[in-house]
Amino acid sequence: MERREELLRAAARVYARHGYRGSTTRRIADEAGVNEITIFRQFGTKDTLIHEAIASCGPSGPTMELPKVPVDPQHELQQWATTLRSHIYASRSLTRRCMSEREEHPQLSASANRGPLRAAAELQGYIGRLQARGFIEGNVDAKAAAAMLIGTIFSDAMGRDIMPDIYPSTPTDAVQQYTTLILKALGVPLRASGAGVAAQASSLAIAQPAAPNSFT
Amino acid sequence: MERREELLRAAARVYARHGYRGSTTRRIADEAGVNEITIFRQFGTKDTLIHEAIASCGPSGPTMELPKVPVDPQHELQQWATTLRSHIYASRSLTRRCMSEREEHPQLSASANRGPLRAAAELQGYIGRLQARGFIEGNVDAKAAAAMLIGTIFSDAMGRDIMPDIYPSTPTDAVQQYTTLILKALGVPLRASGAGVAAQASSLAIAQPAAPNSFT
DNA sequence: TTGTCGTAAGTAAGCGCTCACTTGCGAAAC
DNA sequence: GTTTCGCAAGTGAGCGCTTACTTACGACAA
Repeated sequence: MERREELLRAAARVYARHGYRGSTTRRIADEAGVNEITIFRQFGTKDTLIHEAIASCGPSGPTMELPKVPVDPQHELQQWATTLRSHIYASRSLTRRCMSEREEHPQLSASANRGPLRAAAELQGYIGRLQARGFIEGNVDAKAAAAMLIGTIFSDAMGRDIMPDIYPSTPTDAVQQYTTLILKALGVPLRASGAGVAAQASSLAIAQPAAPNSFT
Repeated sequence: MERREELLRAAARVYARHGYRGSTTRRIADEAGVNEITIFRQFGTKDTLIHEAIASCGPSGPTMELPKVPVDPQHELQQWATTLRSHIYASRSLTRRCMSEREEHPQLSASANRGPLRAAAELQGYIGRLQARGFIEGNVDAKAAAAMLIGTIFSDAMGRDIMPDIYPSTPTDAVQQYTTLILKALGVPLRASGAGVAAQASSLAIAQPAAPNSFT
């Protein structure tokens, strides 16, 4: 059973680097430190190995939740957006592969999409709650705003190592500015912007436990 | 000379669909309606054919420019963003491929990045001009705001056919909402939002010629 | 007008290599 | 003694690329 796990992880790594056609059974076996024939005894086919690998080792992401009752939108959004970005960033190679090979292997991209899909739904709901609780004056399109923040974070995580010049200097800084901008766009009142983040976080650490900052 | 052009275009199409390894010389020749050996007589190598194909048929994009002197930010930005989105969308398959195969073929992605890079620089400059001309009160980070709008448009163009549920119903509608949101975030005063776009466009059509709406 | 070139293209066969996958056999561990 | 694994060898297919030969066409001198 141990070899099976090792093969799945190795297959996911090799697939992310070399794509479906480039993921030769020999390369996967070498990556796993296993004889090539073990692949066929365990999985029968290269195809089933790779599909199982993406389904199990793909971007799972522990369900990130925004609070049911918003208290400090800026702080809550920033924590959530930070972990979302780090999740997307951690599996950026795999996601890029799945997106580019969607026409040839649709099932693979379906596994990789669940993360952003859930995130978009979650954020959309949160913005709706902001509106219901009076944080937002006037009417806004929650879907467009959610698509905007998710799209920005997605683009940052996917494109920063390819085009570093167009993004703010550090990811942490970037996420903070993105969340601030989207809240301004929504008309949510903000604290004094010069204060930085530490002060806000400390004042609300009790009311809302901070999400784990799992950069990898 | 005609076959050479045909081969370049066919190679770009095949590469976008099947990637480098999947772009066999036989497939490219079939796609171009040409004998396989013509590839080697014209280009010598599969590698040079594909590199020339991406360099020449890649997302070139006629330089989209934002006005040097901003007059109607909402209208100008929306026109610009619409053509930007349609350009990115038109070559989304190729761009996805180049991004996912950047580690194995760095030169290919370099060709595909020029578009977004230029767009980001252009937008950043425009936001700076908005600030200099007094459209924006207070200090804003032009780079973060530019990254946000570009990232949103990029994500919309790249992800809409994969995850249609998370984006506003139509691309036109989406771009309008994105630009409105970013201008709100920047604190640029807007016209009455219920009025739609046509009225604004007509009032300023003389001062600033409209960008061509080149959906393909 | 005829004959002789050069050039661009097609046809067919094949080379050496890698691919996914198979078979048969022996060693070790439970 | 059954299961799990490694090892060696091999199969048919497809890969990039080459070779040898043929076909069509336009230019140009005799």
